[in-house]
Amino acid sequence: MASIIRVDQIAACEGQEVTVQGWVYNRTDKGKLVFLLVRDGSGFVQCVAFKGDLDAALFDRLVRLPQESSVIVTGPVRADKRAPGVPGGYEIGVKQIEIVQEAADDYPMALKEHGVDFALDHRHLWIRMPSQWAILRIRSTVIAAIREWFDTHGFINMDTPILTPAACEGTTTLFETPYFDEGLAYLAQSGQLYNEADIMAFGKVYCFGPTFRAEKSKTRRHLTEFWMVEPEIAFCDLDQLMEIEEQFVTHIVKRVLRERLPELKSLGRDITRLEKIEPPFPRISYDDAAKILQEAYDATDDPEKKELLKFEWGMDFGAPHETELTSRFDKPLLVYGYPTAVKAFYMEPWPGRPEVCKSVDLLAPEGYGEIIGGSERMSSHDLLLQRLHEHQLPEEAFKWYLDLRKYGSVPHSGFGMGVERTVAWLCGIEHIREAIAYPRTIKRVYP
RNA sequence: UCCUCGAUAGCUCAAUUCGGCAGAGCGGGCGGCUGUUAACCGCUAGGUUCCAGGUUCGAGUCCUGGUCGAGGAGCCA
Repeated sequence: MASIIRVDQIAACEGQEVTVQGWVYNRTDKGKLVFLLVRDGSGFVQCVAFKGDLDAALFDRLVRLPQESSVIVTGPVRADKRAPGVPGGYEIGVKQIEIVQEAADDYPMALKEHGVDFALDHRHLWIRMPSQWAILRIRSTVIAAIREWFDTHGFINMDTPILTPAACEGTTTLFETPYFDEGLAYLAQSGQLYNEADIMAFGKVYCFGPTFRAEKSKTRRHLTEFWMVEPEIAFCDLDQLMEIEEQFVTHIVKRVLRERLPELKSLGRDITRLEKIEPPFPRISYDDAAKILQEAYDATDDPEKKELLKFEWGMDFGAPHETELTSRFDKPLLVYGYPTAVKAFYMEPWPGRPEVCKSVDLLAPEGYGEIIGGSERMSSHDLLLQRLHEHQLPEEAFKWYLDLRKYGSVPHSGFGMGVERTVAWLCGIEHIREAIAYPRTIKRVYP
């Protein structure tokens, strides 16, 4: 009796007779030979059936077996350089094959290029294709690495609520839902404010879950539902926060390189770009970033580029600005000290410069832009109250938040990292909708 | 909300600057081949050219209005 194996273990099974359970990804028939590329979730392996080895009727069924038919294949594993697959280089000679189900012959995802809309309409099938399969396996490792780093650095995982009473940051649009007799509840856009309460109980915490933004953003960097990890640390200032960010991001990159190299390569990712990610990351102030952008503006003669790079102190960076800044470095770039006016109400002012706050964004290389936004939080009760008023936020709703500054307030900091943007950067893909299994965008809630 | 671009076979796309017979590849069906790499070769079926008007002898192509989509701005991770 051959033992059932997973394709990712196939190298260890050379010479043995094994059984693989999976789906026919591709079929090539060549007279008396049929090549079945079978995927089993862990990899792709070529299975070779020879007419002389099998019952004539069965061989005849294999010749016309539709793509995605489910099969159980048994036979010896041979090393063969010609064999395609992931990991590849090994094939199974078919001695026995059970056709669990012969798929319908109208499988929509033919092995070819597909348009975005069609592919997304068939996302439930698209994830079977090697590129999407690789991306989602990398995503899983990114998530594991995130949890691993926090769990081994003294952080407590705190799940913050998804149904919330009001805007956490008061600015962006929220999804709303009726909530019994309490009026409206809103889907969370951040767990940060709760985390600020949590650290006063646990010191270091992180929350990790889905986040919802009802903004009508239509770009390759936006989803309406995305996953965000948000650590928060008591007794931590902006400098310490930046150190944590670079250690944390480096850990994720290293683990993905260690465990998902075949997937990265199958995506055509330039691995050398990721191998350069090591602390320390370059750090520049917003003031210096503004100067760099001014120089870049002056240096170009291209009117189109000039228009894109147009910038003056006080503005937030747009995508072209982020690309210009990060193009000067091999590593993620930390930009700190943004104007208070473009950031959230809760950020600690820069000492002696109230127009600037102790915020930091981490911009990924290669034009991927902001993947982390963080700051040192305001610790003064009275200043926070003043800010709430300035932003016209209802004091009553933030009473509990103000309490945190009454009973043992300490300097503290935290950040939020977008999982899909991080995955998109690591995978080198164009659009973050491929970095989540079932993307939600302004125009899509199906499937 | 604004700007730009797009919609032709199940899918990806062609269809002469400047209107003149609706095409190919993939996928499907039938046949061939013992080493294919999205195999290849032969045959075959497959169309409300997004919708509604208009101009014209004639519209996939030009005009008007609409629908749907894309990615950029704003906002953000």
